[in-house]
Amino acid sequence: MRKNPIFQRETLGAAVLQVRSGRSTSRTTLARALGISPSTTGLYVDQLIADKYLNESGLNQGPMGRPRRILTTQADAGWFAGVEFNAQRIQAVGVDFSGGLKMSVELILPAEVLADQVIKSILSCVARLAATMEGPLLSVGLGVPGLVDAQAGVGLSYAFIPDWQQVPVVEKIGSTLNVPVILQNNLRAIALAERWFGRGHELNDYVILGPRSGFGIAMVQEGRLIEGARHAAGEVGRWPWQPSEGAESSQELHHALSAPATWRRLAGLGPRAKLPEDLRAGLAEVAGKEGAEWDAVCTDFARVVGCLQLILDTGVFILHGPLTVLGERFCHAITETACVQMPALRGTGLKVVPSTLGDNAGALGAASLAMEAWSPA
Amino acid sequence: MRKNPIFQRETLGAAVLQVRSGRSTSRTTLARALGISPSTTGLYVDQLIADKYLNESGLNQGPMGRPRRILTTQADAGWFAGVEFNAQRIQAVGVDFSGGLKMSVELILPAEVLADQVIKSILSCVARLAATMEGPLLSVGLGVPGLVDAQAGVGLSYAFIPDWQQVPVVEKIGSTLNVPVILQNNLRAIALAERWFGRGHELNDYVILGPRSGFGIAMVQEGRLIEGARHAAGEVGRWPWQPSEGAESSQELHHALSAPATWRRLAGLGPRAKLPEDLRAGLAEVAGKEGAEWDAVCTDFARVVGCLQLILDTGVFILHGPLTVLGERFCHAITETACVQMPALRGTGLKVVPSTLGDNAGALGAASLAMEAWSPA
DNA sequence: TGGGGTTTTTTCGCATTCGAATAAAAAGAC
DNA sequence: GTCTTTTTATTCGAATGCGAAAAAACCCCA
Repeated sequence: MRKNPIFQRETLGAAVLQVRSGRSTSRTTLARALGISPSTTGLYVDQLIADKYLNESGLNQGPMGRPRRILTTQADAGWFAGVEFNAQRIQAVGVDFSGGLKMSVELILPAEVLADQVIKSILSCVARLAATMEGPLLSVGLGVPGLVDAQAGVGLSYAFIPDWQQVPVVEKIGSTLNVPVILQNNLRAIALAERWFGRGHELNDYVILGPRSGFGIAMVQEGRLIEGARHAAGEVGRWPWQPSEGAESSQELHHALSAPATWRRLAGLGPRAKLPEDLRAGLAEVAGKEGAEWDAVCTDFARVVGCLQLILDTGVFILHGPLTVLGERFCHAITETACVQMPALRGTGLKVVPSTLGDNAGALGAASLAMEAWSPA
Repeated sequence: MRKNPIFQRETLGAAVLQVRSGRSTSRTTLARALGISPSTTGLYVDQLIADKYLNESGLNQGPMGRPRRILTTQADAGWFAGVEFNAQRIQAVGVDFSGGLKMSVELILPAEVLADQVIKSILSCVARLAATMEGPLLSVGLGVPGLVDAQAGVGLSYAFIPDWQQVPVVEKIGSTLNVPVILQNNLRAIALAERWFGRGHELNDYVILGPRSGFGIAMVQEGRLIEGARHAAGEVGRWPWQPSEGAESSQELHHALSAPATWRRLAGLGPRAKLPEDLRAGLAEVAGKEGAEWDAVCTDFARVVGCLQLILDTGVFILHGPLTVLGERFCHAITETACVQMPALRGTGLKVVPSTLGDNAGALGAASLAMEAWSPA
């Protein structure tokens, strides 16, 4: 072996990612995935094993030939924090080095919370995780609502926290915790969660549908998030929109298709009807409905999805947020309606599916950010 | 100097691209752009100069310090062919090694042409170019209509040439010419043309609007073309659409906004009105119009552009095709109307501009493909 | 039980690439 | 003019990463 080889941090990080994701389980497959030679890969793996980031866990016999020496990540090598918030609450998760979800924390924010308070609360959430998680904290991912400059590490704006303007989040959090902090818009973080914890496993192209208080989407093309020149890609909610039922005055899409609006429409209530305590529960009640309201809502969703499919050609749309309680039936209805209404969609493999991740998808996505950004010291 | 260094072809190619585009003009800037060390860059440049691909053309004195030794591409090192076609005609251009347009050729195809005939005609166009261009042909780029699998080098389908199905174009052309052949959808090729020959110079994010016989778009995000999982991204023309004037039955977008449809609407004629011999001339006549028809057309375009801006957040939309004769005024009207009708667009930097490239944009784009793909033997 | 076949892993020499220092080239200060 | 400052280019030793070949590990089949 070489005496004191100095390795490229990025390559070490990429190797760990490959192993953690399960895409590469042996030195040879890892070499192919990373695009470096088998000999070099061997050295890198040796180093990572020596540093207790990876270990060998048995053999994997292929149909023939020498069996692969299975590489796995060492779960106790440290942990990642993933934090997501909006104006109501903070959600945080602790994930071990193998990518296993170990702990989950929620914190309700007071009404009319301000930016500084949010930052403090985030730190206290991470501290709560740290009390239980074993090993050192390796990095923190943050899913931030509103406009985010991921590269600069700055939260640009968010409608529901008035002074959330140009907040240097990475600096504020990072200087306290002394670990790398990675920022991303929370919906785009969810897209990463889907890749690590959900259905996006084998997918390189998909769209996250995020109808919540508004309606945003996150797009993944060839494995990369689409951010937009000004970090504002995916603002479908602001499309002009005329709901398919009744020729009301035209408005913006989120007035018709946000989670609350969808509930009101499905429940047959007016646009000012009071929301139930628990929106998910309310939605669950109307999930089995049929009739004109149901059809109208499906038609509207189908129109959005169809239009997106025609532009982006991604094929898979993953529904997130409260509306997932409407279940497969809802998603299936959208897919069907879209193909009926827009013949051009036939044969495009269009498919809408509900996410299998729960309410903490955003936090999981943030943890994914942390994992993807980490590389050994 | 080292005796016989073996260089990476890709890196050599990337270096030439940098120099040709004018983004890197000296060894040091080139080193930064390529992400390799200055010393290695020096060796690469020496090699490229020795092989007559680059040369040094004088000095460039910065505000201080040793002046840069300006690197330029050797125009006569060879040439690239760019070919684009549709069911009506083939356009081909010859571009020298410095990216200068040297020659242009057009060939009208007979009605109801078949795939084999097209391939033959493409070869004859290239032969015509070869007769005049100096130096060896280095590679050929092809802008193909319809669905294209760029990686596989196969034309998948095209509505207006019946037997254009699964045509292994790269194989057919490449085996005859014995140079690399690169395929791409013709509208996406135009996006590259814009980068090399037009307004896309400094842009990393933009959208090409291509209203012709249909309505397609090509998208560039962070310098990369968006292809879609099934090579079908950008099919905006198949959006369901209700033109803003008159509540006609709803139809698809290209029925309202293709180049012919736009002319008919601007000229105040019905959807079956006979087209003029020369559509561009016809459009030029109505370019100065005002009134309800003009406003309606602008509103429709504004709706499309606005929706696209909200999803993609690219900022710049470049109008291509016959409608460019409507000029700045048309584009400006679209921009204005969009911002008025969709308040969310304020501050997004939305801008629609007509392309400065002419009718051979597609062929130029194909030549760009050829240039981008080339690397020394 | 031993040999051929197949795939993974490691060994080992070589050379491409890097880093740091050095040289080169010019502007501006004095 | 000479010296400092600044930026670019080159030199040169060191070492990271590669390729080819060897070794290892396992299957199958006589």
